[in-house]
Amino acid sequence: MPPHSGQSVELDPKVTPLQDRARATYEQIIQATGELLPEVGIERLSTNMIAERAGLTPPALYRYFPNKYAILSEMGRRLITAENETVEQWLRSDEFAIGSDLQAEIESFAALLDRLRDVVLAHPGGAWIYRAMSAVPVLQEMRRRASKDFIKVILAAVIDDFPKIDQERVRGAVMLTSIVNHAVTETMADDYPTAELLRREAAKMMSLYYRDVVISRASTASTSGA
Amino acid sequence: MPPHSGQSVELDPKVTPLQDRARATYEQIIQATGELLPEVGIERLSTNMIAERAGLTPPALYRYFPNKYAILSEMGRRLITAENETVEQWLRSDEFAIGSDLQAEIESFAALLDRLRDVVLAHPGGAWIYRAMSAVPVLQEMRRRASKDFIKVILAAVIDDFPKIDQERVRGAVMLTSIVNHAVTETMADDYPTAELLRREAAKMMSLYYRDVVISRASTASTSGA
DNA sequence: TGTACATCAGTGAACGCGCGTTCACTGATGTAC
DNA sequence: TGTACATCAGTGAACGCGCGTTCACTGATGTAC
Repeated sequence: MPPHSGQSVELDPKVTPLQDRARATYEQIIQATGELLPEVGIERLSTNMIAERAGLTPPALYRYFPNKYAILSEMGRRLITAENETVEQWLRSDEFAIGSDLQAEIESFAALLDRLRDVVLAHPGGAWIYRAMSAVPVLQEMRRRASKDFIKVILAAVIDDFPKIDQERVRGAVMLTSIVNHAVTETMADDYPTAELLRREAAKMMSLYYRDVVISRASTASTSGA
Repeated sequence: MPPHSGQSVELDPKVTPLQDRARATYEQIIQATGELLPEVGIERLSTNMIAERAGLTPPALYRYFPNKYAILSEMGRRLITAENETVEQWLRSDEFAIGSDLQAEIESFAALLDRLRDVVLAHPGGAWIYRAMSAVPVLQEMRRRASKDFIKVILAAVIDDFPKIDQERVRGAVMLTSIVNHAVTETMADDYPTAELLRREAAKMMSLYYRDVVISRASTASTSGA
């Protein structure tokens, strides 16, 4: 039975696999879940079905996960971690070019979107993990916490690079960028025909926007002088 | 049982309510579904539960809807229709100010976001209808079709207003704006504390972006000269 | 290196439950004369 | 305006099914001497 709203759902793994065989089983469960998500969606997904696809009997699955939400939670955790690392690397890399000329900035954001899309595609279930995290109450909570924490980190990094910047505005900007990046990456991940067009326009949009954010040091010109 | 991917799920209403009592029942079903969505999520939602909340027995519900997806589909259809009308009205209204000065443009986009948020909040289930449409395979298809059709309409309107514009680019812009509007509206609809900040920044982002799109008539300056 | 034992990993069979759904029905509403 | 009838609206009871989950178990792997 799916979890009730107020009701607490155990998300932590039960037993951590110790032997090689067990670690392989653990990964097979995640792999199977990732394969099934695009095939049947979140709702129809069941522990019985996952076990079958993974070549196991249900009790074997219950050895490692208390329920399907724990599996999705682990998959979400991995995806979020990988994304966060990607963004942090991008911020520190040569590709990061906010503050230089516009074309370089656009390339910079386009590169970030590419990397994020690759990260999503590299994870079993891909964009479906996002959908699960936004549609299942228990997973929502986890995602919000992670997102909040990550925004803090990025915020600190940006303020470090641009010390005179309008901090409250940057907070909004980072939140907004995070939302846009996720929405665009999700669309790119399973909408191939228009992915390229979308990537380019999104990169332009973010570049033009950050030009404005960067010059918004404590009420100068820009959009802030309303 | 949730619908299988390839499997066809009947989404059309069965009997259209004729008498007042029946129309009230129909609306109660939708209202009940809207109340339950934020409480229990999409997965735990069941026809039995909806019927109970609506003060009915299950067979009464089955008189009008073949399954819960038909209910969500109808709710999605209503929300999408209302949103589309909102955007079309905005395009034709005095509030629409793309092409004028930047501050007016920002106000224009902010007003659109406000209206879209109001539309979402006015519908039972609010942002949960989005989540259902993005997480449930059968509903996804419906949403994509609707989105595709709507983008065509908007595209035609924009090209009408700015005949010399780069059409392919506008297509990307309209798609991107649609994605951003939805993502931001969804966040605003259930994330009150930061809603105001987000609204302002999103409006700025879109304004700055559209400045660039509008001047992109067949390879002029702007970002297109890469 | 071989064997005995402890622990880890996975199975077969079974269960109770709520879900989706249908049936033959009773009651409510509208309408013709 | 009243009554008889047709259609519409909703109910009570029941069903089969797959899901989540547990139990006592067999088999696999690792380890101590």
